[in-house]
Amino acid sequence: MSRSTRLLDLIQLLRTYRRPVSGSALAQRMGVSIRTLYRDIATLQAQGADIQGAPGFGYVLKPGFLMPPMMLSEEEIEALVLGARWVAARADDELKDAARNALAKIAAVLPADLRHEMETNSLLVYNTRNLRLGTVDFPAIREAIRQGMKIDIDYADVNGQPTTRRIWPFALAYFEETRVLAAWCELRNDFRHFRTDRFTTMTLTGIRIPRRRDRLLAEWRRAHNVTQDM
Amino acid sequence: MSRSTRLLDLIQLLRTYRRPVSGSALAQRMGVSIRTLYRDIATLQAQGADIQGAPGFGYVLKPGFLMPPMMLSEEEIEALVLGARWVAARADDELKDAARNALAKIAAVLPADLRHEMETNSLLVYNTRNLRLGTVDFPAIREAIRQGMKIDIDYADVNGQPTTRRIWPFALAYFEETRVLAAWCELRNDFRHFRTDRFTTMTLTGIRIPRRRDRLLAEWRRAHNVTQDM
DNA sequence: ATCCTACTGCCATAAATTGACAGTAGGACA
DNA sequence: TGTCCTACTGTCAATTTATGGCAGTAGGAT
Repeated sequence: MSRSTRLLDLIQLLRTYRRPVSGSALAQRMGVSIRTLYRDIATLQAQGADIQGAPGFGYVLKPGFLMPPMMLSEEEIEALVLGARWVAARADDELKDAARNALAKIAAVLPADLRHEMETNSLLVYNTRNLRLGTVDFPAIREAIRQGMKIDIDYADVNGQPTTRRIWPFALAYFEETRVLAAWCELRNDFRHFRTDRFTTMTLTGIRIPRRRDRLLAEWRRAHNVTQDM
Repeated sequence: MSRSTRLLDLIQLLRTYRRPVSGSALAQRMGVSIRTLYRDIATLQAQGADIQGAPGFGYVLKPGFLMPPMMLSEEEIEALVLGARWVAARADDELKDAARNALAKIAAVLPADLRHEMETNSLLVYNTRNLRLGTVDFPAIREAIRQGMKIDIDYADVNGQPTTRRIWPFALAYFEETRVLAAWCELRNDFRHFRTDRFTTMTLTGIRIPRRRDRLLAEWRRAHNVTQDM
C-alpha cells in the first residue's frame, strides 16, 4: 500500500475510534512499524488534522478536520451562492478561488437534491463599474489582518505629500469602486482610513499588533458610529 | 508538496469543477507534469474516487467519493462571510436572513478556532449607491425561478405602453443599482430582459414552465455570449 | 520507582516518485 | 477523409522519499 493511501486510511481509522488508541495498535492495524506510524501522524498533523496524542494515553482525532454533512434550505443555498458569486466577481483572485473552494466543499456534504439546487442556481452577479484598487497585494493585507501584524505603507494623502506610516490594520471595507483599509495609525495615534488605490508601497513588518482585532474593530465602530449587523 | 497532500488537493480541485477539465489544465494548477497528473488520477481512481475521463473531453469527479472534503480554510471562511455580508447589504430581507442562517449553520460545524475566525472576520461591505428596484416581490421571483413557474408581468418598455406578458423566468441578475430578470417571453417568443424597477405588477400563475431552468440558462448564455464561471 | 506511551535523531537500504519521450487510441469536427 | 484535442500506457534514469531499527528523552499514571 502506498503511503498516500495509507494516510487516508489512517484518518478513516482514527475517525472510527472514540477513545484514545495507542500508536502501536494503529501501527499494527496499518501494517507498518511504530516509527513510520509516528511519521504518518506528524504528516497528518502538518496537513491540519487535529490529532491529539499524549504519552501513556494514545491518539484521538478531534472533529473538525473533515467537513461533516450539513443541511441548508434552498434559500440559504441561494444566499451563499449569490454571495460567493459577488466575491468571485469583485474580490481578488485568491479570494475568488477560496469562494469556489468553499462552495465546492459545502456542495460535497449536501444531499444530492440540494447539491443540484446549488449547481443550477441562477442568481447572477454582474458589475459594470470599474474598480480602482491600486497595485496593492490584497491577499497580503488580508493575511496581515488575520494574523494581527503591523504593516508599513506609503500613503498619498489627498492634500499633501506621501507619508510613510506604520499602521495596525484590522478591517477592510469593500465599496463599489474602492476599498478602504481601516487601521490604527501610529503616526497620528488615532484611527485612520486608507484607500487602497492611494498606497504606493506596502510592507509586512512581522510585528504583532498589541491589541486584538475584534477589540480594535469594536472601538472603531463606537468611535465612528458604524454598524454592520452581520 | 508531498504527493499525499497533492492528491487531497487534486480531489478538492476536481470538486470545484462541474464541467470537464483537461488533464493538462489540472497538471498546470498542481504544478506537476502531465505524466504525473495521469498517475495521480489513476491512484485516486484506485482508491475509489469516481473520476470519469474521456479522450478529447477531460475529467469530471462524480459526487459521492468516500472521503468528505477537508475543513474550510480561513480564506474560504472569509470569502463566505464577505459574500454573505454583501447579500445582507444588497439583497432582500428574506435573502438576508437566509445568508445569516446559512452562516450560522456553517459556524455550527466549525471547530472553535475557525468559528472564532468567522465571528471576528473583518471584511466589511458598504454600499453608497441607491438601489432602484421597484416594488417587486423578490422572494416571489426567486420562488418562481426555483419552482419553474410562469409569471405574468406588466412591463413598461422604454419606448412604449406597458404591456402584459407571460414570461418564463430563469435567472435574476444583480447589477450595482438594478436587477434584471432574464426570461423567455411568450409575447415575443424569444429571450427578453426585464428590469425589475419597470414592473408594475407581477402575478404568479402556478403554471409550470415546460423547460428546465438550467437548459434555458445555458441556451440564453449561448445566445447572448454571456459567461459566468461560477 | 516503573510502566506505558509519545516523540526525536540518525542511518543505510529499499522503494517510490518524477519528468521526458515515444507511442496508441477515441471522439468531435471540418 | 484527415486533423485536432485529449486520455492513457510503457520505459528509463535520476532523484527523492519512505522505511525499519536502534538509541534515547520525556510525560503521566499507579
